[in-house]
Amino acid sequence: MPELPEVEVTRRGIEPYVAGRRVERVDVRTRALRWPVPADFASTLGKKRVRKVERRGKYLLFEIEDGWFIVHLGMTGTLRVLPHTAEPPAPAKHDHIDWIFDEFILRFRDPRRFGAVLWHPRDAGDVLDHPLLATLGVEPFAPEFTGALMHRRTRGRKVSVKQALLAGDIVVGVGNIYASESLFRAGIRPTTPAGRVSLARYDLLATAVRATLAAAIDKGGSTLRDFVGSNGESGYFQLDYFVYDRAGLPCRVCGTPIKQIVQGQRSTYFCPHCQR
DNA sequence: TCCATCACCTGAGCGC
DNA sequence: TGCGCTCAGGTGATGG
Repeated sequence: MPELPEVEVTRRGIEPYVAGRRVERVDVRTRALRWPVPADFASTLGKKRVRKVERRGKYLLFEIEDGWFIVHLGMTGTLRVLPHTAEPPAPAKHDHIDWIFDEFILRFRDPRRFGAVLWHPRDAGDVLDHPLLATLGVEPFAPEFTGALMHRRTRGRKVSVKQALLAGDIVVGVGNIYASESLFRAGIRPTTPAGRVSLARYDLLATAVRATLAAAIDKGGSTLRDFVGSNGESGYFQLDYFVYDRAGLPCRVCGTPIKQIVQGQRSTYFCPHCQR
């Protein structure tokens, strides 16, 4: 389930292959993703050269001459680089799109089809003005992401601090796993109303979010069920979880059993002793 | 404006 | 072994 670290690991794995290379052909086998893949997607991209691959939140932005194609991995999406030989690997059931380059194939697989592949032409403005990107919060590694920002943006809000972190309108890229992990590192109980968390504790949380995401990127992301990086290898960050998916197991710090609750129809894990 | 809930989707895991 | 149920979760849409 790709969150920001998995998307960033994917971007880093893909960019050396695709940057500066020309898309020879695009095979769209499934248009019915979260939003329909544009009908003319293949013809629009054919013979175009990819300039670079950037990331905004959990969106991957592939810049070509006259626009960007945008990829969101959703819950189960992966982008893999495969060799383009005389007999390339046959697409499997959930392999929806191939970008075929001269020496390799970039293949999008997404069993649950929560992902998206979209097109944003340059004459429609900068890609960051795309409706899906324009309302996103700040990047967690940007200097604008501070405890003061979180503190200011949550005054008067009754929603829990965990749900405020997940919402994506303050800071992007923190999904369910890393929200639980970051709150543990900051010592903040996930159920605390966002509007009642002090500035000092938001400073801790901002530091914890950055540290958690950076550690996950270093380890190649997490591998829960479906995620593998662009080379098909698994990440290892799940071995370092303090609380996520550890209900009933002893806290790695104090030994108290980890609790699991549901917030906003999502599982939350926390240590009732370390997080107050 | 804020918040909760729903919908989308399929595979894994579990009980029977 | 096979069937049916529940759960997992990112995020836009909807309604209170």
